[in-house]
Amino acid sequence: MKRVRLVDVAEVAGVSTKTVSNVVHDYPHVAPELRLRVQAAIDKLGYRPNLTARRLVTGRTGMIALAIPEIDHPYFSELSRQIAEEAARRNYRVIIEQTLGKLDAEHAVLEDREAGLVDGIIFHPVSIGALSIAKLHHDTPLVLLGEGAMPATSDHVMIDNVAAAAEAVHFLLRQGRRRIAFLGVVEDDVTFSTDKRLLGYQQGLIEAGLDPDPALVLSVKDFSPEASGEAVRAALERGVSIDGIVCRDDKFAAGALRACAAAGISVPDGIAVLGWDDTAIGKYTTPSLTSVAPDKSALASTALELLTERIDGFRGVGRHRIVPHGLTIRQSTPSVSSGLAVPQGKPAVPSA
Amino acid sequence: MKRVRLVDVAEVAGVSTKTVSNVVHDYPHVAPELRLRVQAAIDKLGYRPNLTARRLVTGRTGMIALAIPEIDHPYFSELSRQIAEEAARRNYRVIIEQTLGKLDAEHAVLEDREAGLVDGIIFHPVSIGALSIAKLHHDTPLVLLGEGAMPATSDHVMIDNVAAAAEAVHFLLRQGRRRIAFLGVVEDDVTFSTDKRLLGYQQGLIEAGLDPDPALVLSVKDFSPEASGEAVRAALERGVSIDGIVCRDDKFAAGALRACAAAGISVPDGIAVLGWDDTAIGKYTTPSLTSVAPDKSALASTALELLTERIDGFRGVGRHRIVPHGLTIRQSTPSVSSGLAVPQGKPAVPSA
DNA sequence: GCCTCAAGATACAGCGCTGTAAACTCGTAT
DNA sequence: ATACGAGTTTACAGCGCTGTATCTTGAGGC
Repeated sequence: MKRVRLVDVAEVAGVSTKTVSNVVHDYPHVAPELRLRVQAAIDKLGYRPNLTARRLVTGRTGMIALAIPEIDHPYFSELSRQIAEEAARRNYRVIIEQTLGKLDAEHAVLEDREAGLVDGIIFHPVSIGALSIAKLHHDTPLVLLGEGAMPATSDHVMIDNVAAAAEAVHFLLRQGRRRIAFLGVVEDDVTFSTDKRLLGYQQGLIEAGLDPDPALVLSVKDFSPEASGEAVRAALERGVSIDGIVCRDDKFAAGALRACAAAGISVPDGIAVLGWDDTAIGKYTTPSLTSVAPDKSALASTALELLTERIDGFRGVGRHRIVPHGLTIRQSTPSVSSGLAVPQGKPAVPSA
Repeated sequence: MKRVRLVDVAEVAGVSTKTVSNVVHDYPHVAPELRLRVQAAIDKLGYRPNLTARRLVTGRTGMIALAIPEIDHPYFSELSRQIAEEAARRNYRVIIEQTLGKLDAEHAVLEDREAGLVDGIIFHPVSIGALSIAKLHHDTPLVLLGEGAMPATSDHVMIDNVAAAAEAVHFLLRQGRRRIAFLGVVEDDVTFSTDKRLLGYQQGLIEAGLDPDPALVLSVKDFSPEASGEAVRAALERGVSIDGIVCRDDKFAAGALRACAAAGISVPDGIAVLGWDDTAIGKYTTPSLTSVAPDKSALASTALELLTERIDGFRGVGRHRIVPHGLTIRQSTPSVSSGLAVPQGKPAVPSA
């Protein structure tokens, strides 16, 4: 069965193809009677426009690429959902490109690999540097996500990692914690997320008049929860005194919870643990996880706003947007009736 | 900056557009010297073929749609990853369509909404019935996933849910458990997954000469872990004796773990808990979760195999494929040195 | 030296649609 | 009665590419 085309409809309705096209697009200046006749023909034949053909002539594909390291990492799958929904709201389809953080895959994202396929790209880079991005990026509208490389030429959306980390520290300090560790610095880590969060952690301590203790910055072998748990175990074994841990992500926090349990230390009574990204992981750990919560919905809508502006012809220099973050409070930090959970007037994201 | 087209390259190289096209496609009968000249022009101009135009003429889009209920549900994000990778291997791109299990969204998936956009659809239906699928499905190649509606006319890939549930029961029985509950039947559930798993659960008990006790089939209000936990709590409060729980999914199992902990019951010593889908959730719960493990990789490759066969012209009736499953054994069931974990000679999927 | 034939290169149509500009149809103003 | 213009409808080109048919060329056979 061959696909029904515009001409087929036109023939049945006895009009020109353009009139059918006009009806399809709800062009206002079509006589009501004709519109009805054409619509009847469309329904009768079950006509559906061929989007590829439309795209060729309009130059718009109605699709955007979302390039992320891993589809099935909770943070990215949750973010993908927000982006997919926001995109759907704006009549865009999303095609997902998984880079696995590999350099060549990240290069491919920019090298017009999707030539003529997508109207724009939302890209969370990991390995690639700012210079390479600037150099490889052609003219497909691009919005960058995350704390990675950010050339001044491209649009960028992120949360204020430094402030968020400092707030997390303040949150624990307000509950009387004084020996707050940072988990963790990853060996051979090429990302900037950890740097920023570590910086904010130190800044938070200094703001409170405390002296950051290098022994409290825990180093982790790789990005697995096993490695982070091991780092906590080792620190405790070394006799490092700890009563709170700010983690660079929820996976690390999950590892920390395991290590504490194994060491017979109660969370949050003995050690308070604070995760990062507010992923679903935090709902399933025991105890459940308090976590820095990037406003993923704002992230998604801001990214799409910037991207669609570019698609619609905006040609200015790179814009950098900070979206809000909060703190989702669960059981891994002590509950307090006194102090507010979220400093600086930002609303806490409700726990799920 | 205008995009470089085939004609631009042809002009620079001093050849016809078709010759450039032939070079791009590695058509063998091109003189080496010419090939070099054309390639030089391509490189010099930075030419990238316009895929939309190519698609219009070839009729192939090189894209498939993956329609799933929720991108950020661990099972689906993990499955998506497998499918995306398998698709990439076969030079297809994946565009993800989120239905949220809603009927109208599921209808839209089939109604050639992607008309001319994708070469085929991989669809995990939830709400839509077999009849509607058969009726709405046009001629875009389609492969169905999951235990939902399955019209005989469409290809279908799934695991043997009944057998897997029976095996899960046998696994617990072999460890001496006798009061094994099923968690849970969801009120107003329109999916078939639960039915099959419940059936297998009962079958497993009967095969072992046990009489299924209706009191052990726990009913749950909705699909949240909170609701499943509540169901377990209520059962324990009613005084139902339980020493093992087979859950319809990992989320329910997570809820069950919480309820046991709250009731002061040790897992796995007091109650063994067995999840379903082997999602990442099971890595983060305490204790970690033993779970029925569909071979997601096989699921993905089988689905793509069937789909590409259809795309390549296969026109036969619907094929139904069963892919293997295993059991990922973690801490929520007792470790046994004696009995094999996985009955019927199927290999256990290694724990992550 | 001429014919044949295969390899190499090209011209051209057309995939299905939309934008542009031109054409046509009236009711109203002149 | 004629011109005008707002409102409708249409003809046609062309988006960038590839498939088909066709043409050109040069090597090899007689």
